[in-house]
Amino acid sequence: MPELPEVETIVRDLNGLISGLTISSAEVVRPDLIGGSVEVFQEGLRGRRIDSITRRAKNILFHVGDDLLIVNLGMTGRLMVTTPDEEAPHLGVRFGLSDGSVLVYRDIRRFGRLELASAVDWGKREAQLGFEPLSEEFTPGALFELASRSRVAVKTWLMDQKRIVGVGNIYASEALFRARIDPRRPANSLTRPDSRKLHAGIRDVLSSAIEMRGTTFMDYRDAKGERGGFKDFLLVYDRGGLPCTVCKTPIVRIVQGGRSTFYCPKCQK
DNA sequence: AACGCGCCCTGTCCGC
DNA sequence: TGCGGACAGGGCGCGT
Repeated sequence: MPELPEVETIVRDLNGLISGLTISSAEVVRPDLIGGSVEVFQEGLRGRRIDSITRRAKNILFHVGDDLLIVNLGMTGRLMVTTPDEEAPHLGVRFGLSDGSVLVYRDIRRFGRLELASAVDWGKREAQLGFEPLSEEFTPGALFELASRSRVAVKTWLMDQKRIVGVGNIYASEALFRARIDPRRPANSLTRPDSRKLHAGIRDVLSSAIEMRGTTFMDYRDAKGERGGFKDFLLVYDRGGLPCTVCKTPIVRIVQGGRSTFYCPKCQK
């Protein structure tokens, strides 16, 4: 469900809403959502102050002293600030906060994960993650070097979090359309000009989507329960059979690695 | 090591 | 109306 723009939107909201508050209680309703011991999770979070909330890849990081509460939303996870009496279908975890508000984690499919980890443990996992696509270190040259080492189809390659993080199924198709690159091409077939275009395509689509507070199809909501507005700006995703916005050729849907890919057969080479 | 696949789970939609 | 199958924004663990 949520890719970088959706997670970034939630993180920015949460910082304004609850950073500086203390967690008065952590109640796990669905134990299968918790990485590690549920006991340790609940006890370890009680009384901890939320110093700040940041994002790394598609993970939401609550900094509580030297530890981190790591939340990955999976496909249908939602993290929202509500009031104690508000209904919360598919409730997974409920955090009571020091100002009387409640932070709820809800998840229909329960592919999400919440975990309390030490900074050291998180550091080890963090090292396995690739470039933040909006960071200074992520350059067209870096993209070219990485791509040259893989023969996987470039669309599937883009979604691998070990190389570049934050790009999921929607924005992979969208970035490749903006770069005019055929999603079926092996990653190592990209030329330096291709890499430059793809680098720009990734950055453009992610930053535009952040400005619109993400893409909502069904389940995604921000920390206040609001929908994202980028769906109306998607150029290929979920537009199979509809005319390409550039050349009117019908957009094609294919399956790669078990996931839908959308592209324009005329514009993308 | 890199890669492809199945699987985790619930809900919705579409065709018969 | 009811039912079976396909599909949905992610990520892990398996076998090759």
